[in-house]
Amino acid sequence: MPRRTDSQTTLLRQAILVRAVDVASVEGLEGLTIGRLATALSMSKSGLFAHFGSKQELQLAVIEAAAETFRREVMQDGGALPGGRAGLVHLSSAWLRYMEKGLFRGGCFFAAVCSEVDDRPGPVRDRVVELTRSWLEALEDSAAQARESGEFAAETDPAQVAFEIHAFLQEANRSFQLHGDGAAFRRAARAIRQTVDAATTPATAAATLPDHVR
Amino acid sequence: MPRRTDSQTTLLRQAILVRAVDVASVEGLEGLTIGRLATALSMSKSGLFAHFGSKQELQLAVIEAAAETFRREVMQDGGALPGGRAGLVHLSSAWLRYMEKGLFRGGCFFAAVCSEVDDRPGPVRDRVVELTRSWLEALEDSAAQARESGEFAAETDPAQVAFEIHAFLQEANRSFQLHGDGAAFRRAARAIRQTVDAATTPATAAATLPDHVR
DNA sequence: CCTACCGATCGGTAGG
DNA sequence: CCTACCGATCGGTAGG
Repeated sequence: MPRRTDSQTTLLRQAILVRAVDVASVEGLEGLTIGRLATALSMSKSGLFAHFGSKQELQLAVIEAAAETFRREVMQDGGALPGGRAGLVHLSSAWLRYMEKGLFRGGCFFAAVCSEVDDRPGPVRDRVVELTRSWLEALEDSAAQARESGEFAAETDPAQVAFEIHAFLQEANRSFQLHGDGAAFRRAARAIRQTVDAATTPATAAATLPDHVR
Repeated sequence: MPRRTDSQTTLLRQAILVRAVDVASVEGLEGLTIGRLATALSMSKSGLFAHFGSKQELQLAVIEAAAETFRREVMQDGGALPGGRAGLVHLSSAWLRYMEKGLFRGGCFFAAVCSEVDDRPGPVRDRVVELTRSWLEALEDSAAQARESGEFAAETDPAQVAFEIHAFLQEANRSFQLHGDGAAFRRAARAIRQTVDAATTPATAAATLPDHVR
């Protein structure tokens, strides 16, 4: 019965990765050692190792697992996502809610991983760069769409808006992880609202509710 | 001649720490291994080890060395620092210039270290938290002073201003380290200017030059 | 400051 | 999936 064996293998692999993402959000991708992860899963080192073939493959699999969770929780699988100004507000508040849930003990997985990989060239770094860039582009695309539809002023710089919103989200994560500052999420929401409002044209502002973010 | 021996020891210790801060900004405080650092300095492991007594003492010494550089480069040793609105602008642009200098290969030492230590309770984490908090408080104090002197509007929240400016500085560092985006420093300067301008009272705005940050 | 060493743990392999 | 093992490296120590 090879089919059943396969599905069991897949299930075990998924269970391994759930634990591995959690460990990596705390210990980092280097601190995620095969021995420690095996012990945490009550498996032998080589038994776990056989699922991935190398530490780098394990790291890449962990990154994909974290990205999938991110897409589901924040991007809603790309499903019913609004575009433009509402999309920007939606993505931001989805991210903040996602972080407040505390799915990863170490906070935002990608924040924990970025500073770790930025000096280590290779496929792991490349994948993290790609995923981070696509998240920033999602924010920038929403801002660009808002400008094109006239919600945002013509002189709005979408990349600048994305830079600012991303800065606030990351700062909320940092402040919460390092200082345990729960108010950081509210500060970020307030700052994002200011940035969005500053770009919004008067006509659009008059037509929309003032308190959309959180 | 014990005096000369002492000063030589001090000089060597400083030379070790200069190298150690550089390594730690790239590899992190855990990745800063005694063996690797010894090899980089053409010393024996135990010879280097004798200067610190434990890895944790080495990590704490590295943090103090980085903090001292930060005080010298950004805070100007607390010397001729202006307060209020000008102080805020001065601290921000000093930080951006400091980062563009590229003194640490890994970018901002404290950014690299924060996400590493935030899940590891102990004296190393405590010291990083304390130094990070005092930097944020320097920004917040300047904003509070600006409000008290009437440069900033009465309803300004100094902690919110500090949150936003710190977010922009950190995002510039992140964007530069991960994406090699040199424009990030200009984006941060522009965003900081907006935040400061938004808090500034009309009378103060009319009396000051519009392009202070960078 | 050195050589020489300790036990523990790392990523990875052999063989089943 | 396991036991048993490899060479390399870790933080740290002994003794000089």
